[in-house]
Amino acid sequence: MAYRKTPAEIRRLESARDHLVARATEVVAEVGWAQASVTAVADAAGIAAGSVYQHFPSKAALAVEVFRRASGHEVEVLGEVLRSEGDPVERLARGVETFARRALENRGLAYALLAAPAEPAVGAERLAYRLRYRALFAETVEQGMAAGLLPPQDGRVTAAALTGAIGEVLVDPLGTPDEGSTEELLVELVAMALRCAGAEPAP
Amino acid sequence: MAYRKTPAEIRRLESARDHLVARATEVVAEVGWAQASVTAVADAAGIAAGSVYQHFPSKAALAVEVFRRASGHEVEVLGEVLRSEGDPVERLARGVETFARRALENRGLAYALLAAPAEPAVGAERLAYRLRYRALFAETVEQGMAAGLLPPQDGRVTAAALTGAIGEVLVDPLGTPDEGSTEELLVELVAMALRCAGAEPAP
DNA sequence: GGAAGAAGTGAAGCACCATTCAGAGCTTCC
DNA sequence: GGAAGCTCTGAATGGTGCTTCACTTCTTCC
Repeated sequence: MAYRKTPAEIRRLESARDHLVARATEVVAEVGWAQASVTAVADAAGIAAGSVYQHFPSKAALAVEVFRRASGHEVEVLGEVLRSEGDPVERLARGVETFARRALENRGLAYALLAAPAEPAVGAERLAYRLRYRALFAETVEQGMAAGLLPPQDGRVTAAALTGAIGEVLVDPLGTPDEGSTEELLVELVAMALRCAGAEPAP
Repeated sequence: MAYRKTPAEIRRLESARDHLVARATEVVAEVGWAQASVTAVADAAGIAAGSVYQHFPSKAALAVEVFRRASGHEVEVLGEVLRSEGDPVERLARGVETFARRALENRGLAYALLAAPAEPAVGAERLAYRLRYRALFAETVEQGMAAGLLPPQDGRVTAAALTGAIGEVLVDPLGTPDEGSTEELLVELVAMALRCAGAEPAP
């Protein structure tokens, strides 16, 4: 036994991996999955192409990790907002707004996560995460019905619709990515989501 | 001049091309864009791989033709229903139901057209067709507002939401493709769409 | 210092497909 | 019949990009 990883060395490797994932995420957000070749990603991270395979068994595994890290964070944030205090309708409004605002702040990443063409492994992951978004929305809609704030409906259908609707509006927000109109878009989006769930319009 | 295409020959070539597009559409609906290689498509059409290039300059051109033919038909049908007689809310309801019913009848094709990973050329085409769906819905929503049947809103946001919502619900209709629940799903979907546009609930 | 062993390199290997092309087989029309 | 010109074929070609691997560089520990 003449070599054993020292704690510092382990940390160095972990941070190298994190760095790789972070840079890969940037590349994907900028140029999309299709253009994010192993070479391009390795270059961005400042390592050789072969070194990627020190951290991941395949390109697909790296892609999945990139997707999971980014999407996992979004699910977490959405879950927190939807489960915070306030009545279900208020929480739904805040959830939609938060989700949309975050997506608009990093449009490239949002597009990559929600809609951009991707390899099958990422596609499968995307489906799984969309189901998690749906489940969160469905839960809140059900609570709204239980509280008598929303009319009878299939919460799962409404939740799927909200997920799809938000994605569609964000992915191509009315053609021009006009900076000034972001706030208006958010207002319209939240209003649409509340109507979609059947909330009473504000007096 | 010792050879000139006879009308019958021209017809034969055209029908060979149609046949190729039709079979390619089936292949895409069954296995998706990624698996629809030139060889697979040519095999399905009963011709050699090289013969595909008698009809199309590239695989991408064939893919685009497949997409256009299928989507064009859907846009046409949706447009007809949305512009038929009746008040805007009724037409919206019929439009959503028709669109959804047709998609559910050929789920594989619907998935390919609406959501499946595809090469860039098809992706661009998809975006264009989604914008056409949106435009049709937006037009009807505007009419509903003008008629005082729908509350003030940005019709383009609502239209985008409807397109996304329907796509999302159809692409993964609540996990299980349960045959029996199709009608219920359609009812829920139409109800959701009407709420989304802000139509008064039926008394 | 030096042996043992890991991480890092990047050019070569390899698989996968779209695309080409030289030749075979048809169709047209004199 | 036969020349001219087309369609069709399918194996060979070529490009792209993931993955491997022999080698170099770095780290650990006696």
